[in-house]
Amino acid sequence: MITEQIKQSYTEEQLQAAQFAKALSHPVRIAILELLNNESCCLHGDMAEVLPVAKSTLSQHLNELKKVGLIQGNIHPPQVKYCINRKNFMLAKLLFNNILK
Amino acid sequence: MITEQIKQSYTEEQLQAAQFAKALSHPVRIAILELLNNESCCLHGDMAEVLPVAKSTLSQHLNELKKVGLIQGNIHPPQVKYCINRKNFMLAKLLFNNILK
DNA sequence: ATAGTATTTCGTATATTTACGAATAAATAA
DNA sequence: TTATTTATTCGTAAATATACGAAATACTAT
Repeated sequence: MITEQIKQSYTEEQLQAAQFAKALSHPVRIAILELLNNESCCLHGDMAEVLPVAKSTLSQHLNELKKVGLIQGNIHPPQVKYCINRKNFMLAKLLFNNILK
Repeated sequence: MITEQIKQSYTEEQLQAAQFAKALSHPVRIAILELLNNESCCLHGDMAEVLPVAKSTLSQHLNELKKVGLIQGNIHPPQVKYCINRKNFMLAKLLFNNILK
């Protein structure tokens, strides 16, 4: 007789929500999103002057946000202008609101 | 002449939001919150049967959620019943909605 | 007291995250 | 071409997260 439960894996929504949450899980990344949301777009250099991390560290954090699609970078050589990706920004909001309802 | 910018630290809200986000940054913790939200309360043992992690690992994840105040555990020896902490649940929702507006 | 049940803590291994400065790349300006 | 500016990647160190089984805890029932 089989009594063991089949252990569920995770739904796509759970995985996606966790991924977005991970992107928000460091205060500097929250600060980046707030800057971009207020100023609409920002140069890497301008953010580096305000945020309390080294430029190379900032690049890493920007990359985390880019990886999950919350922001995008547009190159204006030699500068890079970052903006929020509204579509995924809204998707993240929706997923969180579904979980925290 | 002083030209260096004073680098800001983080606001309490940014730190708090990042902390909640970190708590949500693993799919099993998302799954736990969904279970508790649907069933109102769950025993550790019942969750351990459904979720794809060992019991000891589940305890660790429950502890992460407890630490940031998203859930609370009530002891009914020898079992432990976990419930959502509505106050902080709503606070997390509010903080995320402020960031993702 | 002893045994049984449910959960947590401990010990530990591995992977990931975070941080920084140095080096590199990529474009423009001199 | 060479220098300048801006941003990213590399190398690396330290901290944190994740996972599991074994052992410990804490209570109940016999």
